[in-house]
Amino acid sequence: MVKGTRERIMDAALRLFGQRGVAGTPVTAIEAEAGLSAGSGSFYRHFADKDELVAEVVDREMARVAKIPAAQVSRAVAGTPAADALAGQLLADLDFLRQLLPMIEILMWERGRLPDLAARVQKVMLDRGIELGVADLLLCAPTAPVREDIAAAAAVMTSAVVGYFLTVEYFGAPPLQIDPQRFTTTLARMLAGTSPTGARPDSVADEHHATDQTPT
Amino acid sequence: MVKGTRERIMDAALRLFGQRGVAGTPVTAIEAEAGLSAGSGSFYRHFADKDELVAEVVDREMARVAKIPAAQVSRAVAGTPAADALAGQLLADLDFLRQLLPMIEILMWERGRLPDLAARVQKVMLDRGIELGVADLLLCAPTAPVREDIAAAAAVMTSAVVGYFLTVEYFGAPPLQIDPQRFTTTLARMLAGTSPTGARPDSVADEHHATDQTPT
DNA sequence: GTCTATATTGGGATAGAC
DNA sequence: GTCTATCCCAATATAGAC
Repeated sequence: MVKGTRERIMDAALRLFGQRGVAGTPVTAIEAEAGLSAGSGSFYRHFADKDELVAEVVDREMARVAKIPAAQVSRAVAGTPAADALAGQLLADLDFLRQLLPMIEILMWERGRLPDLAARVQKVMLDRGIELGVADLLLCAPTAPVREDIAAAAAVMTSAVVGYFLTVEYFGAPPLQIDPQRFTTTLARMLAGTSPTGARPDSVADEHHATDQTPT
Repeated sequence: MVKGTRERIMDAALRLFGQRGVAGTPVTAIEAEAGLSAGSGSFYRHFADKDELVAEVVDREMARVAKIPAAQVSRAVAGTPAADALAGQLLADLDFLRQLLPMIEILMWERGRLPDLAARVQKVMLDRGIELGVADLLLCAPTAPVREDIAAAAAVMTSAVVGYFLTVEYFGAPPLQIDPQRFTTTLARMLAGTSPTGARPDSVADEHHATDQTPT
């Protein structure tokens, strides 16, 4: 079954919006990218105007992201030392951000024109990223500075992941050429304490947010 | 002495570019913001076209930022406890990013069209942010995970600061409502080790960023 | 439901008076 | 060196044939 034109238009738009921005993407370019004749109004047989398209694309993308199960990694690393478990979680967070990337890009271009979009993206990130992260921190054996102010530590954790991700996206290379493995490992140890030998017993990160939560 | 029209145009453009992007800012709006009659081509008596204006604005901004003295804090906090000194440095880094904000905003809008701009902004940030940060880390009594991989720790530090800053800018509020003080304090302790009692004497936040830096 | 063709608007840029 | 007026083009959107 071949995708309908409407779907192809939305796919094309998502691609182009990220690259050139909504305002920078003429309808004619979307038509071309979707395999329609550029300049023909064929687009308008499927959407009333560009704003409607933007809204639909955003909605579809948010729905898709909301369905991404959040718990894969945390569950999988049950039984590993705290820092390693957390490092795995952080790698998964980077991956989650990569999946959010089209939305983030649209948000960057349109945050002035679509103020509510920021709130929606933030909500998804909060739900998936930060709360889970805090749970992990509480279950780990956190380092002293973390224990002193867990919320602040969670903010540091999230900020670091977001900053690393955006640096890669915007500058094309990670800060100081540190690859994701090294980055997440170091960050995790700063949060959960160094796991020197792999000694950490167990029962740390076992039981939580195990349930896969594919909804409805 | 009143600013010349050329300067006022550049000021207006910098303001508008950040808010609405370069492509989203018509020349007519720049004229209006600069106190000229919108729609009159008066703009073109000062710049060949919009691209030239963008280039000039970027150049002026980069020159301004390059002049911002970087060392205030690091120098001033000599002798203070490692974590407190570092926290001060991180606060200053946040402030430095705030001063870079117009450039960052332009970069976000134009990174596709002005690929070299990304490299220039990155260079400024590297020069001012990361290298100093690494120096501080080496001089501190770093925590174990930091000592293990200083470069990775510096990447974490920078990413966290950048991520925190951008979160505030894009979402209007810091992650988990953690204010800059709490954020930098926690991050600093994760890097430099906790400074337990707060017994630390004096001379902490006195002497730094004193020098007014009005150039030329 | 896609095409060709076209009306329309908004914004970049120029001409020439003052 | 700023104005009014205008040109021009790119992009939105529509009309109507097929």
